[in-house]
Amino acid sequence: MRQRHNRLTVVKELIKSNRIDNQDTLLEMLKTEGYTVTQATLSRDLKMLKVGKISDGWSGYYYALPDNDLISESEKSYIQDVRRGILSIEFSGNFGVIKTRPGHANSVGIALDVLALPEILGTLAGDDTIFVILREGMNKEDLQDSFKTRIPEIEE
Amino acid sequence: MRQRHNRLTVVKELIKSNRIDNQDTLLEMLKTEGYTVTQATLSRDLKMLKVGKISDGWSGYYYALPDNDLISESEKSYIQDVRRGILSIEFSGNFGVIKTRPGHANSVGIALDVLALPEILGTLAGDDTIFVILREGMNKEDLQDSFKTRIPEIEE
DNA sequence: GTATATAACGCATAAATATCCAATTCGATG
DNA sequence: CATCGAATTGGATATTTATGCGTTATATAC
Repeated sequence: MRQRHNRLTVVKELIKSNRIDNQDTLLEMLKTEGYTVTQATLSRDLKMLKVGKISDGWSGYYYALPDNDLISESEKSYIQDVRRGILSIEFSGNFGVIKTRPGHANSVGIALDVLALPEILGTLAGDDTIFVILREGMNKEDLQDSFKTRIPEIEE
Repeated sequence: MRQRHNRLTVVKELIKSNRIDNQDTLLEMLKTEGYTVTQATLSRDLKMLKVGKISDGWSGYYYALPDNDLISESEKSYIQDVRRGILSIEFSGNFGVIKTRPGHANSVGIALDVLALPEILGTLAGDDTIFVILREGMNKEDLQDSFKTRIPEIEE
């Protein structure tokens, strides 16, 4: 019986990456993913996930996750950018220098901007190097803490 | 008969300033505003306004205007660009040629790109002429329909 | 183990929404 | 003025979504 939680995750994923406009088609997709339930259950799932149905701008409507969910999802992708690109961070005073894999400085820089870490005043990205200017009153340790919580699984 | 436009404005206003979660209550409110229509008509109105139904975060769902109703202000200015510049459209197969007032092709082309009509695959603007490539499966009539709804008060 | 509570679910059905079709009106054109 | 076409609407109905209720599995307490 206890398959609800997993199913919810799958439903969320399906909604995020497909244009779905009714529960029956979603039901089908769920079936191919191995979850066979009824429309009644799915209706309850959607309510639980706070899924909305919004206009595509011209012809019809489709399901969409609430804004908060989307933001945190896109945030995940930025975190991935950081993980993928970053090589090291070193500090000098209230400046930091991040080394990245060649060509990755830009995507990492953008990701850091988007994540809006409170310790960072601004960034300047070249090709494989990013300048980080710390905000007044912040230091190396503050930023490293922030990194550890916001971008797990990175060692410096 | 011609009360649609006014009614749409009222519907929009009602949705913006109330928490409404089904068409029947909206129907009631409309009646007190002096518009007596059926649910069928209201359903069409909502689709036309691109109204969505989204979660309130806990218990239920309510109607909401699309986000880009905010953007629609800037959109209005693009629509103005089109109105100001366009002279004629003619088609040949799945290509269209738009003639504009001299020097206006660019602003009209940009506007068309921003408006993102689903029928248009791409545009190429000169000085007073724009090439329009229709998307596969779309035709002259589709685009003209879209024009009529998105950019009212233009005759071809 | 047995009784009791609860969560998760399906079935049937209610409620809500969308659409097909025909009727009416308004405008343009001959 | 007659006619044609497009727009708008209502009535009936189809489609889509939500929910009341009973059932079963799982957990908790005795």
